[in-house]
Amino acid sequence: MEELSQLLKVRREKLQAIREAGVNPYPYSFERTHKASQIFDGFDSFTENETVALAGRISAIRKMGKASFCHITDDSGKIQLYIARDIIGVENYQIFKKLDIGDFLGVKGYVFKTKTGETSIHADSIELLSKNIRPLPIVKEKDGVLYDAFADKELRYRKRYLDLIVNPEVKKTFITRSKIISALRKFLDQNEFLEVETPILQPIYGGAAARPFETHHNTLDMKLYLRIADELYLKRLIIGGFEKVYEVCKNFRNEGMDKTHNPEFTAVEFYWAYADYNQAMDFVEELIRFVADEAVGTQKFHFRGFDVDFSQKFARESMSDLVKKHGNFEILDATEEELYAFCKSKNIEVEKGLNYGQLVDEIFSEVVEPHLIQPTFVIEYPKAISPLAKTHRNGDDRIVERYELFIAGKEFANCFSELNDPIDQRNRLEEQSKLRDAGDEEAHPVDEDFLEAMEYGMPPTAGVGIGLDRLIMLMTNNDSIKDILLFPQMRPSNE
RNA sequence: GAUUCGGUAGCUCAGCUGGUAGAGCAGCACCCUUUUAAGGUGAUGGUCGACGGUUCGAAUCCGUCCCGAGUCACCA
Repeated sequence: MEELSQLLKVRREKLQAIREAGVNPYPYSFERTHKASQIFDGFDSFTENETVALAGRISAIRKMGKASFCHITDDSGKIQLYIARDIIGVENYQIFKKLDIGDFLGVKGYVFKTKTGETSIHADSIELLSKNIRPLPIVKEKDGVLYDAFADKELRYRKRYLDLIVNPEVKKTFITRSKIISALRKFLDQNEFLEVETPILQPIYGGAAARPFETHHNTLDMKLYLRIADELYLKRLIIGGFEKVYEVCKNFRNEGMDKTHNPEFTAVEFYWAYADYNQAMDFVEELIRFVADEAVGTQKFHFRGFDVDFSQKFARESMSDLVKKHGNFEILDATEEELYAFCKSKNIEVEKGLNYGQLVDEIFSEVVEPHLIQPTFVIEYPKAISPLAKTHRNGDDRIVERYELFIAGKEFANCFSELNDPIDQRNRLEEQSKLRDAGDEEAHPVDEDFLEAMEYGMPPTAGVGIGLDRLIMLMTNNDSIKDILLFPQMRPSNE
C-alpha cells in the first residue's frame, strides 16, 4: 500500500468520523422529486410549503459558522443549497462541515431566492449519498472566466471522468456525439435499412486497405484479425436476400495515430440493393442534412477554420476534371512516367514504383483536396485503387463508379456501385494479392468465402461508408479525434 | 519516424545565468447565519517524470529513457 499523501489521509479520516457519528457514507438510494433545471424552469410555481428533493455532486461549497452554501450538480445542471445549522440540526451541520467538493448529497427543502437573486433550495434536511476520498480538480468561474481550469490534455484524456465532471462543454460534445449517431440510425431506419451486427473477430480481414490487429483464439487454436471494415460481411447479407442493411461499426487499424486517426474508430456502412452510386449520392446528401438538423439544429458549421454549409446542393465533379482545374493536368491519358514527371514539377514527393492509381491518388491529395471546402462529391476513381468497385458504365475501363465526399479538405464518405461480377472480383483481388506479395502490407487479401458467395449471385448494389468520428468532429467543431472519443488510445503512463 | 515545446503540491503555474522549492486555489485549525473566484487569522503540504553523469553542491548543466502536445512525414 502506497503511503497516502496528507490530502488523502484527511479524507479517510473524515470518512471514519462520519461513520463514527452513525451515518452511512454510502447509502443505497435517494428519492428525487426534481432535477436542478426543473427548479429553474418552474420557479414561479413553487411555494415555501412545497418540499422538493434533489441530489447531485457537490461542485462548490462556501462554509460559514452557522450557515453555509453549496452547489450540487446533477445531469441537468447545478443549483445552490442554503444549509443553516438551526434548521438541519447541530449534528447534521457537523457532518456537513466534513463534506468536500466531489461528495454526493441529497437535499430536501423548499425553493427560494437568496437576497442576491439566485434560485436556491432552502434545506430542511441533507443526506450524504457518497463520500469522496480523493480531491477533484477545483475549477472556479467568475463572469464566464475560468480560474484554474482543468486543462492538461494528458490528464483530461487519461482521466476522462474528471474532464466530464469539471468541464461542462466536454460533456456537451459527447451528448452531441450520441445524438448524431442516434439521428443517423433514425434516418436509416426510416428508410427501411435493417441494422445488423457482423463479426469483429475475422479469420480473413478485408473491405479496406489497412494493416490489421492480430489475435488468437485458444479453443480453435487459430489466428483471428480485428476487422478493418465490415464491407465484405454486409455484402454477404445482400447476397443472402437482405436488400438494405447497415452497421454502426467499430473498426480497428494497426497504423499511425495523430489528430485524425485513432487505432479504433467508428464508421457506418450501408448497402442498398438495386441502387447505384448516383442514388447513393442523393441519399448521403439527405442523410447529412437530416443528421445536422436533428442532432445540432443547423446546416452551417465551422471546422478546421472553414465555414461549411450543408444547405446548398453538394458539388459533383470528376477526379480528372478537378485535377485539370487545380493542376492543369490531364490524368486520364497520362502514363506512369508522365505522372512522375508531373509530381516532380509540383514538388510532390512520391515513392518509386507506384502504379497509375497510386500516383493519381497522390496527385489528387496534394493538388485538389485542400481546395474542397464546401461539400463535394468527387466521382470516377481509378480502378487500380478501387478493387471492390464496378467498372464505369461509360465504357472507360480505367475508371470505376465511385465517389468520395470531401468537406473542409477532408474525406467523409466513400461509395461504390459495388462490383458484383464474381470473375472480375476474383481478378481484382488476385491483383491485390500480387501487390501483397510484392510487399504492399495494405493490399487486400483474397477472401475465398466471399468470392464463393458472390458466385451465387449478388444484385446490383450501392455501398457507402461514412467515417462517423470525422463527421462528429465537424459537427462539434473539434480538430482532434481525441476530443470526440471518450477514451482515446493512450500509452500507459508510468505514474 | 523526424522535429519543437512541455512534465515542479490535489488543480493552475513561477522558479533564467547551479547554493538545497514558491504563489494562487483546494485541503487543515479557529472566527463568521443570504454567500457565490465568499472573507479573516494561523499552521501545513513536494521522490521537482525516471535513471545516470558533471560538481563541494543539481528542479536548474550534460546524457539516456518514459509520457504528452504541436508541426511535418507515413497512413483512408
